Amino acid sequence: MEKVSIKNIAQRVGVSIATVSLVLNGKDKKGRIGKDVAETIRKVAKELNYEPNHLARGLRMGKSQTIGLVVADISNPFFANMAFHIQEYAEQFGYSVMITNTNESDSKLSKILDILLGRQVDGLIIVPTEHSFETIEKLVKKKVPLVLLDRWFPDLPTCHVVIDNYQASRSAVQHLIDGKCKRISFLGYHVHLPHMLERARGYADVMQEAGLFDEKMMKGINYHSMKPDIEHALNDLFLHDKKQVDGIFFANNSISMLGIKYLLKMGVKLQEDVKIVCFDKSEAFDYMEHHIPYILQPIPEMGKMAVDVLISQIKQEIVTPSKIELYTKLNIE
Amino acid sequence: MEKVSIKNIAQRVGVSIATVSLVLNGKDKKGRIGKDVAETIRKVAKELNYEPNHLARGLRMGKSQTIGLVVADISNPFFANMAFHIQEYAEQFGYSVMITNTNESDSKLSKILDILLGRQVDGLIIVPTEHSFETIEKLVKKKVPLVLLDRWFPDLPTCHVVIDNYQASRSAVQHLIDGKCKRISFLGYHVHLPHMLERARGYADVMQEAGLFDEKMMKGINYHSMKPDIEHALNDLFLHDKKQVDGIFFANNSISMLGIKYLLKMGVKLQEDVKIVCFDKSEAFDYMEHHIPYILQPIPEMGKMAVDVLISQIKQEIVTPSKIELYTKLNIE
DNA sequence: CTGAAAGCGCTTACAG
DNA sequence: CTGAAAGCGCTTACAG
Repeated sequence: MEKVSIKNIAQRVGVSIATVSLVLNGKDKKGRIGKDVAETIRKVAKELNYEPNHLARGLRMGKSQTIGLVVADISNPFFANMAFHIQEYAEQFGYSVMITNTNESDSKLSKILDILLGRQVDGLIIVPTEHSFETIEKLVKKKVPLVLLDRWFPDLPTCHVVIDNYQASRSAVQHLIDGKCKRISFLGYHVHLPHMLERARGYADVMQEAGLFDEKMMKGINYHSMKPDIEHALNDLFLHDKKQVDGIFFANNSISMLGIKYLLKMGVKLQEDVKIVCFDKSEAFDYMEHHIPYILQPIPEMGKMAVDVLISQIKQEIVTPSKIELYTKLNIE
Repeated sequence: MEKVSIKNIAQRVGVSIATVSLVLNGKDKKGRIGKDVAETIRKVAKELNYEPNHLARGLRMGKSQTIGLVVADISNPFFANMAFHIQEYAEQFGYSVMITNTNESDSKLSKILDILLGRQVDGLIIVPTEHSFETIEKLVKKKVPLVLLDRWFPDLPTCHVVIDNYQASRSAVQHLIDGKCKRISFLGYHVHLPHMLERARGYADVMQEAGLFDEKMMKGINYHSMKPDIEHALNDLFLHDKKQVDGIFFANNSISMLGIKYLLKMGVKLQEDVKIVCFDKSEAFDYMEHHIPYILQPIPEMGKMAVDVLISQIKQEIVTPSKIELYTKLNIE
């Protein structure tokens, strides 16, 4: 695959490469280059099917017009959707997006970051994993344009685009209480990431206020042993009889789906034996017998905000840390 | 974000940049560079947290170690999974992957291709859209390393990794016939892409052989008006009474999901009133009352094959067109 | 209105 | 065993 460069065009037209560059970048306006010359240059460029070499341009200009996106798992619909919107939106500003996965591993995260930085991305949108505080901190110190997504670190001065986890959680639990549930369980990740802690806090506060709190009803799930942990937790809850629990709040989409699957397998009748509320919508909800209430995150908006904030950082070359919190909606019909 | 280059290291160590480059690329073996010098270079590189600039390296070496992946829609689980595996696998060979979407639009495809080529990808893995024959043909003529995925053009000498669409379709329809279905409908995309034509042919042949063929039972769906088309087709089939149709083969995952949703809405009892078979697994199947038989595509293997074939093309700098057909499995319990 | 030249960060013959 | 130099394809002062 032979490539055509600015030099080829220059030779063909009989002009210097500088002139070609100027014309092709639209910098021939202010009476610089002769109209006819510009015209032929453009014509020849089209003829030869010239496509500028971004590697060279990036090297010269010190920016690659590329954004690195780091999510936990692209095969999770939540992140796949996010990636989709980020990419579509970033493209409008002339940025390409490199999408990468960490699988919730902090060592994978720092490896990916090296690759992305080596590829001279102009900025990063990151869904940080647990234990990645130091890794992210390093980026902050390096002043890499950066926005955290979905999760963040309270002690790190970053830009982050997140949702109102606490309120979202409150409304979910309140919905169960309104539905006459008394023994409500919380299944969430057992991590020290604030988005999950906030969800737990929302649950705990509402339960306390209603005089229903019981610490034993809070179940922590490990990402890397999700299935057994969830089954164990549910077995626990249903140990003696179903009256031990009459409501469950699944605080994340993966936990929701595995949890529901196991409940069905146990023969538990959803919304009859036990009412449930989930975080995030799943396509599967449309095919279930009973309606599943869920917390809807504004995925497209989150993606767009992240891109907007990142690009403004890149442009301004300064970083004003800010938390951008978007609102969720409890979908109950 | 100041970056550290080979030059910084060279100055610090008091040696030429050539030496640094040699050492950092592991080309100091054959008694070239002094052990102690190499040692300090490596030490300093680590200290300064040196990360090579891939733009510069790519420009110089004429390859970017990047693969462009073009799928129809990253938010479709089939492609998301594919992307996931392609990325994981390509990384093992030191390649990064740029994932992009066409939304089944041929004009979007050619725009994306320009961007990707401008970014000097070393090769492309493409899920071609309809009407993209000329676009792909251009790439072939340019001798861009390329492998088509999932779909292909019989008249274009390319490498493509696909499945046995005809056989897959046959087995699905045969399964319905074995289940005593007589009036079996086929819902597939109304496109001229061979993967879909093959699926239609598989259906038609089996039906003919069983003496059950009726052209009116074949329904074409347009990608850009999927929902209404599917509803229209199903309304048609169920116009007078349910006896008009007793089996449906949904020839693609999106059609399956929308089709099932509408059937449920119509109050049709799956596998009782009408038996169905789908192309591709959906997470939602796990939550449905009845088991849904489906054709399972070997997604990870397809992704790996595509990467293997592409990399071998890149390395050898020649293209031997080949069709790689992988086998599917009808999952019926 | 246009061209020659420097330089972005690398790698790789070539010379010593 | 090591360095000086060229060059990948661009952009951008600078000079004319």
